[in-house]
Amino acid sequence: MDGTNDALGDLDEALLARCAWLYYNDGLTQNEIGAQLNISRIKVSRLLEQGRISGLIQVRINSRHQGCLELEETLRARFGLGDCRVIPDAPADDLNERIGQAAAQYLMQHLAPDSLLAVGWGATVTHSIRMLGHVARQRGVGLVSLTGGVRTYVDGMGMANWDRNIHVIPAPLVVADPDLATALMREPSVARLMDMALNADFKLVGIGELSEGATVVAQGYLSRDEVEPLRRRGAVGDVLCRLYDEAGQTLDLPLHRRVVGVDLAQLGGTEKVIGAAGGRAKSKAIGAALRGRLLDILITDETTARLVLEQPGEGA
Amino acid sequence: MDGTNDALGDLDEALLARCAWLYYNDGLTQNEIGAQLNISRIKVSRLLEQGRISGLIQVRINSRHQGCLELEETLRARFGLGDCRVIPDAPADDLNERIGQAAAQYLMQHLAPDSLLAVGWGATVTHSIRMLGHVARQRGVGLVSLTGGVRTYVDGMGMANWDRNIHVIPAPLVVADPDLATALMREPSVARLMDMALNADFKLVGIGELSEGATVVAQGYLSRDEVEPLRRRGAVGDVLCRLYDEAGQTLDLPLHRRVVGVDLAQLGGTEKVIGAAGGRAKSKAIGAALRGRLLDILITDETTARLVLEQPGEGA
DNA sequence: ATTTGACCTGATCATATGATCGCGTGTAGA
DNA sequence: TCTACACGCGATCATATGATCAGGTCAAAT
Repeated sequence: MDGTNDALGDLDEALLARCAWLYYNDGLTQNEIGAQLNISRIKVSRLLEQGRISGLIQVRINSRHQGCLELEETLRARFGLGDCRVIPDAPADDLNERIGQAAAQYLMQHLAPDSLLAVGWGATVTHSIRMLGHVARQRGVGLVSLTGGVRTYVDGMGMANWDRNIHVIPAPLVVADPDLATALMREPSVARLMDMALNADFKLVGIGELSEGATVVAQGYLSRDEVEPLRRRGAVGDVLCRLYDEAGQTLDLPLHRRVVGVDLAQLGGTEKVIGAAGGRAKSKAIGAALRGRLLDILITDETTARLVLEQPGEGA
Repeated sequence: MDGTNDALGDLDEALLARCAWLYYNDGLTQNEIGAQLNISRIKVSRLLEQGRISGLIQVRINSRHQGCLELEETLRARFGLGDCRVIPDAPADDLNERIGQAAAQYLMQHLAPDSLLAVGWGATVTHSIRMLGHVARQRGVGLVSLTGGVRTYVDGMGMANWDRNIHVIPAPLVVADPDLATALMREPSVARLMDMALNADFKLVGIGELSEGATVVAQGYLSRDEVEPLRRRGAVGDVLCRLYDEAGQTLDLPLHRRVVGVDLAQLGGTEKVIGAAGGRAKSKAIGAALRGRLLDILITDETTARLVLEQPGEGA
């Protein structure tokens, strides 16, 4: 994807930590730090940058105004959310990455030591996991997948941190034969993991929209031709590859019988389900997920939040 | 002391939080942020600076190498500490402030929501409290003093954050008449606070050395002439205005009967006692406090840590 | 042994940042 | 009403920082 390669050696990590301390806590310049540690200024600069992108250095804002307070409050009240984060708009950059980062920050502030985090699927979630790596390792936080098909992410991505304590459901996300899916989910090793995931301390999921450019299509779980008929049947979005309508009700589809992973009824029966998503295209899917009470906690951006609130419904 | 005046309005805090997010999380330049929020670049710069000094913006290093790992381990093992933080040396700046900051960071990572923090006395502790203000308010952390004489700090200092939930023992630290001290400590309102303090989730204390330039002298709790005789009796340091010898045993002194506050026997009977102190002059006092098992958790700096470890004893 | 290429390093330069200064405004006191 | 002072603001400039480029090293492949 983007070839960020962390996995810096133990030695470099110590050096980096020291640079970070001197720079951020003591306010020394990079020159001064270089002189003290006998490395060049430029190397200090690079170490710090690496620290920032890898999540080893984390900036935290201790304020209830962290995001956009009024929007957060409104969403919380309107949809009965347990919590909500709305990040301010920024002109540039990848929105998924920014929201992933916000989700990571949220989790960092809420994950207790030795707790367990269940994750779904998608770009936003992947970004979160990457950012969380270091702190998760430090606190002994475990990771478990809510669906199949996560393996590729874990392997491909720079997840060298977080080393052990990862439990991935050993199956694809969607299989061709419904019977195979059923059989897989009955398989004890898979069933046990799904159970673990449902009992995790937090569950982090992305929210997908339903269009011809959507991720479900790009990843090949749905063919381009299938989209339009599904939309006509009322599908507006997906969570964990389960499609739902405007009211957030899961549709009864053949596709769902081929998915390996927890379904939305199971997920909705638990607490601490975090949905992280943003973007104009996704606002309908997010609104529907909220109306269907699929989430306890929403993390999104300013523009999307406004779009969701503009939608009719709920307050009937 | 240094006239930092935070207490920025609610409006500015929202603006600051937004700047901080855009700057640190999204990597925008101050110019871009200014353009987006319709404020001048320089104002963004100033808001961010204010955020940093007030502790509203906090940089966290997610690494076990955060400080100086080997020193931390050695100290922990040698003195049976529950935990230990050793910050790297930096050429400039006020050491008390730096250690106070480290203590604040430690607490930030360990204080649960709605917990209670008991504090002693001294410059280091005061710095910590200031840095902690915002996060404490956010998490509903309460504050209680372990001794009298803290009121002046709380009032004088920029503690406008942390607004309520502060409990200060309403008495001076040292009174002239031993009987008055006894009477005060029997007074229910005082006794209750001392009890609260001893049952707090963490207790943060400074460590003082015993010399003619020491804080106890500068603050007038001990006259300059009294120092030398006390040193001859074996006094090497103080915690909460209680003097102790090289082995960390509290001395039997008239002074102690005039102090209003918990004594070291009571303190040592509890857990989660954090000692924060550093500096060449203090190394003896710190070593003695460790040998006397006065602390569970030590926060100090590299040089001081080495000096403490060079001292004989313990491994006898 | 040679080549190739990935990777790390430091030099140079454009840019971002923060220190210092002087201006205008609001305020308290005469 | 006037003066004096403190405060907030933006302009200017020195400095700190990070982007880009070019050389150097190591390792794998030929």
